[in-house]
Amino acid sequence: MAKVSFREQVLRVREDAIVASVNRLLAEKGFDNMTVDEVAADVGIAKASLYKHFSSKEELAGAAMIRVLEQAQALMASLPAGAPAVDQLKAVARWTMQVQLAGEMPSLPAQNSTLRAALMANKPYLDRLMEVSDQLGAWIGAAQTAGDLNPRLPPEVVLYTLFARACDPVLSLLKVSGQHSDEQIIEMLLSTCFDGLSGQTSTTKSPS
Amino acid sequence: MAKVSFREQVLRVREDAIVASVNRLLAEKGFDNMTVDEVAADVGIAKASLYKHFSSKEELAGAAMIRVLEQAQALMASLPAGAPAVDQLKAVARWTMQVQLAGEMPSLPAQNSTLRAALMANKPYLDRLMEVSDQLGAWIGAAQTAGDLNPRLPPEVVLYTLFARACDPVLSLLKVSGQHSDEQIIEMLLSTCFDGLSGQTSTTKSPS
DNA sequence: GTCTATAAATCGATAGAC
DNA sequence: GTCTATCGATTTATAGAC
Repeated sequence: MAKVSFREQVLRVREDAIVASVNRLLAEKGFDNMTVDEVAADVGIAKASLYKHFSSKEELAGAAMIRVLEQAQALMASLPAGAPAVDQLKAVARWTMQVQLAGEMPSLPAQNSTLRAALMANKPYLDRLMEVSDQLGAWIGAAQTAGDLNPRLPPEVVLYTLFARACDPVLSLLKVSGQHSDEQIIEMLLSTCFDGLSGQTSTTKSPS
Repeated sequence: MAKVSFREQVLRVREDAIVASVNRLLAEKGFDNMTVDEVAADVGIAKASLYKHFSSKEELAGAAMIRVLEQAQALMASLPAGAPAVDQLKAVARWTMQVQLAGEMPSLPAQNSTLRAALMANKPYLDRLMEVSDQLGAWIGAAQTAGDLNPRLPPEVVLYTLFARACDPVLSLLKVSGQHSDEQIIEMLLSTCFDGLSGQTSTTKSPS
């Protein structure tokens, strides 16, 4: 029998609530404009109590990133194993856009150096990031071999592009314009991502 | 004879130096992590003197955005008028990527509400933004009519996508990886932007 | 572990002399 | 207009009682 006591489970539930709040606030305001006071108020505890669970604001962001990476891993594991690799990649891209439209994709500024340093020293985060990258990398290679992805593109470029589409500002711009449904937005951006603005090849329709 | 005195010209040169510093610092650290103290130190004047020229940090950012929009207008005006519209769009996209790789593309977080409010009240900025959007919109429509851009995409989506590629994090990710030259990075991202990750249509090579 | 209260540092913006 | 000096507000993080 495991040593997971009742008290530890309560602790775990509370920390999950904290990370969920951080995740939502990061998506809404970004790392720089999110304050620890807001997080504490949103969870409903005192700020000093928050710091008993997480030792810094950067660690809060790291925990939120670990959360989404684990959700991504769960999604990837749930995909049908036999499908073409390019379809797996599209499914992941679609999921990241859904998360973003739902206001649950944490956005971390690439320019904040203290945050970057903290994340690069966060081993649990780096481990998840590596695992997700490896799985995506395998699919990218397979899709290029199958001729479904441009084989002249370095896999690195494809990987970075997919990550970048998970926080593409185009999504929120189109959402606030209010002229398209969430599903329409996602399908259009999937089309521009895989088939480009020129769009000679179609993912959903045959040329007829 | 104009009333532009020597003193006004000195003032203008100094403000140009301020905006150039702001532009570089915005590209390097982003709006939230750029401090007015840094700007003053970079220009070599006291912070109080800076505030005699620009009344707030948001106005500094607006001036930097006006600067790049005017540079974009100058580039667009210099393009050969007879070329296909899609080539004009690619030329603009290429230029924005060059600016970004040169570390001179200011990056403004979309989530900072006070900054957004200030920009939306900044008429000179909005005017330039509208002019640039109109010129790009005309080219987008022409390229769609010519069959060089996917006609099923709303022009709005194409416009937003082009703006977003001007601050695409993929560029800096690839640059720090150090495996490709600036020219290679730009050509690859132009390819993924217009032809997609699938890349069945080629902009630079015939299928052969 | 949770709280109140506060330390310590940063930053945008201004006062006032020259 | 430029400077030095400082205000006032915000924010990360901690001290110490319970």
